[in-house]
Amino acid sequence: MSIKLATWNVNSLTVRLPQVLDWLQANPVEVLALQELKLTDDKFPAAVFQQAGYQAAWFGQKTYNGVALLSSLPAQDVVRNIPGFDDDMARVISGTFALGGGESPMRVIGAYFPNGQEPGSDKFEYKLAWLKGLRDWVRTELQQNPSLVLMGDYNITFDDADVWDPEGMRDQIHCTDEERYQLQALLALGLHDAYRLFAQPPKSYSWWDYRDFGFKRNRGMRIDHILISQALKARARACWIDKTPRKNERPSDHTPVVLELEMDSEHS
DNA sequence: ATGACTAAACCTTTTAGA
Repeated sequence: MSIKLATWNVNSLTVRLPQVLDWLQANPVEVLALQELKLTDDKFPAAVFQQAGYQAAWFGQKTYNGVALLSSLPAQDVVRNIPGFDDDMARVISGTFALGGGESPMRVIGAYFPNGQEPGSDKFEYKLAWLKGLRDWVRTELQQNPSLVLMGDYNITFDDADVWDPEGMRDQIHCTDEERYQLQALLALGLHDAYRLFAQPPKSYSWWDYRDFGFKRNRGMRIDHILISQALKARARACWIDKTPRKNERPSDHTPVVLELEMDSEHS
């Protein structure tokens, strides 16, 4: 018995809705976190997802950002953005799911981390401040929720293994020491990079530039991550990147990352 | 290479993404 959770930056839900529905049909999951909806709340296709068998909680905004949680069970205690961190952008949505039989309920945070644009820019400073705000909040969330998942588009690589051209990207956005330090500081709260808990193919990425045949040449980066708490690490069975949707017509530049957890109902 | 693609909006041009 197992459950699956996934994250996918769809780069416009309006454009990608048919692809999301197709993917869910082929890949049923208990929770799917979406980023970059790029639509306002009134445009969110909740009824369409309902028809497909998924509950939804969403947090949109015009043109940019926007996040959602699709789920087989309804989310409880939904929170939008980071309590204690003032932000006029819709980047975070969290909910609690009564998954796992007798296990504690699962707190799932879906997040679209700031891009940062360029080291030294105002947007980079915002990214660092946002990361600090997130960390302070996740610390308290972990104290209250032993089973916690933090997944989404991090816009940060862990190390050179996550980058197709480490030399060319040295100290560039997504690859700076400051960003990677912040990512390690998240791990230091007691979180684990689910993807690296398992053997993975070399040159595995979750994003490829639209330009210059980036996907075809596998010129990408691994910037979409699923971080899990200690309690969930013990139940993790597999984690993979599903490149299939990146081969679609009009694809998102990101592709889904999936986590499989064992549901140990016998220990309830 | 101040490039390339894609998406959205103040839409034939700009902003942002990563």
